Amino acid sequence: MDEKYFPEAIEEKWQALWNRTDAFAVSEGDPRPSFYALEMLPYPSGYLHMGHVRNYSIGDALAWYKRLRGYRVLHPIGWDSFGQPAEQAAIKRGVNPRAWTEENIVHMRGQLKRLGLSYDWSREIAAHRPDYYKWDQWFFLKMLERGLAYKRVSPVNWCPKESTVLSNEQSSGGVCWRCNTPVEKRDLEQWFARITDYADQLVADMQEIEAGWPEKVLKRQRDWVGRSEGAYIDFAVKGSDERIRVFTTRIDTIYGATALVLAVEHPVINELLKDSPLMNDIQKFAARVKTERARQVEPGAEEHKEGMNTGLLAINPFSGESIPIWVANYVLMDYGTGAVMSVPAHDQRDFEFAQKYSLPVRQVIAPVSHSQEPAEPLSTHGTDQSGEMHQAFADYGVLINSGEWGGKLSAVALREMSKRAEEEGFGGPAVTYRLRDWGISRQRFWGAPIPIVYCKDCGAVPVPYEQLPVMLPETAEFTGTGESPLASVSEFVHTACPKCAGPATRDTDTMDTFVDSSWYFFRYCDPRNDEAPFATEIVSQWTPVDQYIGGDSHAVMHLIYTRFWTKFMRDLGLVSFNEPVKRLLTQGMVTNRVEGTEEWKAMSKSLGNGVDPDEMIASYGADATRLFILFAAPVENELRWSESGIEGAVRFLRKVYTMVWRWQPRLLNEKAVPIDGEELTAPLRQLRRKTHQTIARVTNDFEELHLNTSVAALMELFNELASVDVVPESAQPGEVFAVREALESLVLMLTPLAPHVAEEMWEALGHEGGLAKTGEWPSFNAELARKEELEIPLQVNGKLRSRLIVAPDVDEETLREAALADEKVRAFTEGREIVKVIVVPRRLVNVVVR
RNA sequence: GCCGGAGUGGCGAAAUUGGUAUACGCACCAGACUCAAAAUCUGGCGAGCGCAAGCUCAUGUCGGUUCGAGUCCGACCUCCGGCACCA
Repeated sequence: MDEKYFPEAIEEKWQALWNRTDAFAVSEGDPRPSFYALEMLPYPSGYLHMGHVRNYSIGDALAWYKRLRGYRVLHPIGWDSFGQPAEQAAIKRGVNPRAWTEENIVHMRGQLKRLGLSYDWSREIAAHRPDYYKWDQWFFLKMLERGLAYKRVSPVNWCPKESTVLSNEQSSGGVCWRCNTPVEKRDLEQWFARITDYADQLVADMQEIEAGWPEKVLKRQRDWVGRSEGAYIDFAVKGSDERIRVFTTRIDTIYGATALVLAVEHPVINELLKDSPLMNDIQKFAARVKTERARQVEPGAEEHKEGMNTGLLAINPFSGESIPIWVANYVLMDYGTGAVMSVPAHDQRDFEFAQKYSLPVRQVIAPVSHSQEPAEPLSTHGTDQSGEMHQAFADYGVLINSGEWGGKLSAVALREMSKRAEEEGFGGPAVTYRLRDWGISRQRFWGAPIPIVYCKDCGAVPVPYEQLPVMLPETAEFTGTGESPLASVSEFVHTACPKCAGPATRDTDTMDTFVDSSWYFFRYCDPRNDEAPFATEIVSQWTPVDQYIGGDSHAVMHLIYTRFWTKFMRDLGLVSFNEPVKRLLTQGMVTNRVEGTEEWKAMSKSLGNGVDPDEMIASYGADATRLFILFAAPVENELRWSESGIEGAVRFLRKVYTMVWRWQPRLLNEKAVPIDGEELTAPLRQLRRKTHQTIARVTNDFEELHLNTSVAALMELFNELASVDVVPESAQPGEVFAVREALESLVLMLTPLAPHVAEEMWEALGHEGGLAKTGEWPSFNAELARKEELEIPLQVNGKLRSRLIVAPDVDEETLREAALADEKVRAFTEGREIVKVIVVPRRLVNVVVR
């Protein structure tokens, strides 16, 4: 051990040792209880950023903590190495995506190692390697077998900047998840994964993970799935055998329906109007609506409602009334049934539409007063003084103008009217979802090829399992036109039909990279398996993941796909649980001021506000960088980067290091002799107390991942230690004992936060074998942690007036008497009536006077 | 518009869940060491009044519950996120 703290030398030394000894490798044979600590795997963009550093520092602290607590900890890392940036680099700079990716991985692996993260590197995986994407293809074929993968033409989200298709999740908010470009709609034939089959489970199974997942993530997923209970109702079309089914959540308002409105794509239009003179106009209208939808629309842009009367009439099955059938732009084909009953009085959209086209507005729900007063007049709920409605009344209430249903409450009518529809055979209760199927085809080179072959005789033929993987060619022509570059690689495209051996062509699309990341953490458990994606008996020893850590930007992308994928794998018999992740932590962003503005934004190259982790490591060391990033804010908060704070972390480590150095000769030369507490002076008894209190506090903080307060607690312990007036040269044996206990506990608890310097100090204190293999988390003695005396605040009328030092076991009555006898208290109670005295044992006394 | 989350010193933040508000750190101020500076160490650091002991006021605002509220309840203000014609 050097006299001075040189992080560079210490970190190099221990990283080399960890590497050489595979210090963090784990195996299934290990009899200790298992713990799976997982962080979201990085995309190999080329450079680690501070967001990664934060993510991995949190995960590493947890992994170390659990390891020291006696768990066999699976803590793996890999690369989400398929995806857009590699291909953009190919288009822009003509580089080979594979070479580019591999180089980036080499560089970033070096950065991770310089941070000293405790990964089991033998399990490293990369999505772009054939031994990985083979299993993406395998899963695709399994989905196909089970009817969970299918192909269809549909309007898809298209990012014009990246020339690529996006899933609904990737274009949430109407913009591309990568580049924020507003998305367009395009008709394209592509493969879908039937995530909607699992919509119900994605909501219902949330109760299994409620305790461990942040509510905001669950809420976003719940909203995204958009489960909605209501009813189907079939409206007969007058003069035809056709019936048009609508979905409504407000069947109680059906007597107020004054039109039936169809989406422009609704198939019944062609059926019913093929001979109508209006058909031409309606087709033109439909085409215009579609173009408008395809146009880039800024989110929040004003929507205008437009429609056309078809001249047809529909019959309301409840009232028997005939109402006009319209087509309109505000009805969407891909939600519900693509047809709605329009109830202007009780739905704002219908109201606006009715206003524009002068459709009748008929009120059928009256507000219910909560008092005994008669129902409130509607004027407070949507009409002005003239009785004219100016907005819809969308609340529940009591039915009026609704035939035999009049007088019933909405809640009752909703139930009974659905039931009636079912009995009469024109509908019934129904549940719909906002969630749509997951479009997984991408017109991209740098992804897992979709294992399908098209034969003019046999149609779309799945590639047989034994022919997997369908290998990605070395390279292709990157034009950036939007067509898959694979289509230009003729030796890839042309193949033999697996069924008839005739000439055939391959599907030239690749899979969304979110397929790769949906199951990668199962592969870590069994990373070299070439028979299957993983062996169930191995995976079951580690999964579900105990703690997953990553940003919340994936709340409705990765985190919903991986839940779906797990359920699919469960149905395949590969795993035996519903949910892949027990506890999820969404850590806050690391932001930095954008040059020349007041804005704090996530660090990024394009904004020029990035901070290079390598520079931080070079200036302050990996330990200080990690310690600072964990100390600066609670893990889930945004962390506004400031370089000045990191100096504090270095100072702290240096002080601890120097203290170890000063005590080292004395501690090495003397055996640890347990001593009786009575032999110690008060300050040293206080030091032991602080040591044990700190162990209790820090242990609890680690369990809750309150890492910032655990650092604060360690600093307090150090301050206590530094304030003890004992020098190594002249310390008595009892004093050496108390100092040793404090110092060793401090070093052990510092290990997850600053592992290199902790190892160095541990070794200096005479321990062999290294913390990585032999370290044990300190345990605390509640007896020693208990205070010898308590400071009891004394209040008069709830205001602090004095303090009292008492023994911890003092009884209530003594406390009460002592409080009342206190001079300062008496100054406030003198001459006043004491109404009562509140005594909270060990806490406080409050004297209430009048 | 709808749905979430959050407002505590100059700053990042603590507060055992209703019991001494501001722990820990950063920044700042003063002192020691130094020819000097850096580093380091010591002390100070919510606001107001006071020579002082101390008093008063402070956790976005206003009310409420309670012996006691940063914490619970009600209304409002501000900021940040999410969704956006979903029937």
